[in-house]
Amino acid sequence: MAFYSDDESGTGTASRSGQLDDQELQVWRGLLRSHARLTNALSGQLQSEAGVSLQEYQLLQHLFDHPIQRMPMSELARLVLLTPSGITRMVDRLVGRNLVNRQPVRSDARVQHAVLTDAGRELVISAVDTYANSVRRLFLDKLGPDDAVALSKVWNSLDIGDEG
Amino acid sequence: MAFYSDDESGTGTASRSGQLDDQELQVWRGLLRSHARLTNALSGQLQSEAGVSLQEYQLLQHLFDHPIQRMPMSELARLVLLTPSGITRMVDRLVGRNLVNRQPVRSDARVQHAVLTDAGRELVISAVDTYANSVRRLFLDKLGPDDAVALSKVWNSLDIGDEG
DNA sequence: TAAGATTGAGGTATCAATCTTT
DNA sequence: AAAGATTGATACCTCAATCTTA
Repeated sequence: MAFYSDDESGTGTASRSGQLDDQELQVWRGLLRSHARLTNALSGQLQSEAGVSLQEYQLLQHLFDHPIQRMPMSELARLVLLTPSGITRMVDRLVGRNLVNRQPVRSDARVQHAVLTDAGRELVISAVDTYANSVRRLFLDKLGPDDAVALSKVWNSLDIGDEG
Repeated sequence: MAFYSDDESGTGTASRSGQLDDQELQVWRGLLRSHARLTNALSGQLQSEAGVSLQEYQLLQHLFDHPIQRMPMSELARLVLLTPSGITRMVDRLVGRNLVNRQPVRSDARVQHAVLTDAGRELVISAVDTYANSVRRLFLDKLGPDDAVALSKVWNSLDIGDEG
């Protein structure tokens, strides 16, 4: 499908094969550039105000948001977008700083829960406003009225094709 | 500005302060998730079909696209979104694989140009279709008719606030 | 056998310090 | 003094292999 070239339909730079054209590059490289800038800025903010990286903060916040504030390593891996070994090492670091503990699970001895410590909970509580404000100031506040909805739809359609 | 809370205007979960609400999280985490999936998939493609990572490929392509196929290290750093030392090391690796050479610049002895070798040029030529096709298949083809324009606008507004 | 988690080995990035040239 | 590039030290992540339990 999509194998008839409607190059001549009047759009000028239609380009369905070959190198990416200028507009395609803008869309694709813009994603890379914006992601890099946002995560760098945000990680710097969190590092200086709470002493954790963006990904460490996200791990802590996912634990914080969970009803019982604990979660299997494998689920954290999925949420924080790291491999299992990456999570093992991140949790190692957080345990070393007393922000998280490990706890075996009665029902399945293969599983380890990462559990938020009091200090970890306090860190999230004290950093959550910084985090929300930074995400808004650097990103969300710059979106037009319809952009948020449009972006949500885009992320969603990318997710869907992921399995198909 | 934007300091009157129109919380009561009827939107339900308006939320101009405090934690990010569900819609805000969808937009923000969607960016992180989509970026991670796209770059992982693309890097895997390039690695298996051309033996280079996504960022290495981008460095090579930026050189390829340049009129004289050479460029100062500092400019590459800007384009590939790495620090100067990151670029030094990436070029080290590419030199080791004979895809790039270093060349001093007559007009300013502080500057080194990275120059595409014949092998580097051939790599780009042979990988450019894989790259374009993958970016389209994984990303651009999944966008609706207006999404590309909307995304370009979003990236642009994020860029602008960067200096202000 | 498979799932969950960890470990060893290795790759790639950063920061801070340094060297050279401007 | 500042700019461009590099280096040493270090941090963090992944892959493949391993261990334990299901």
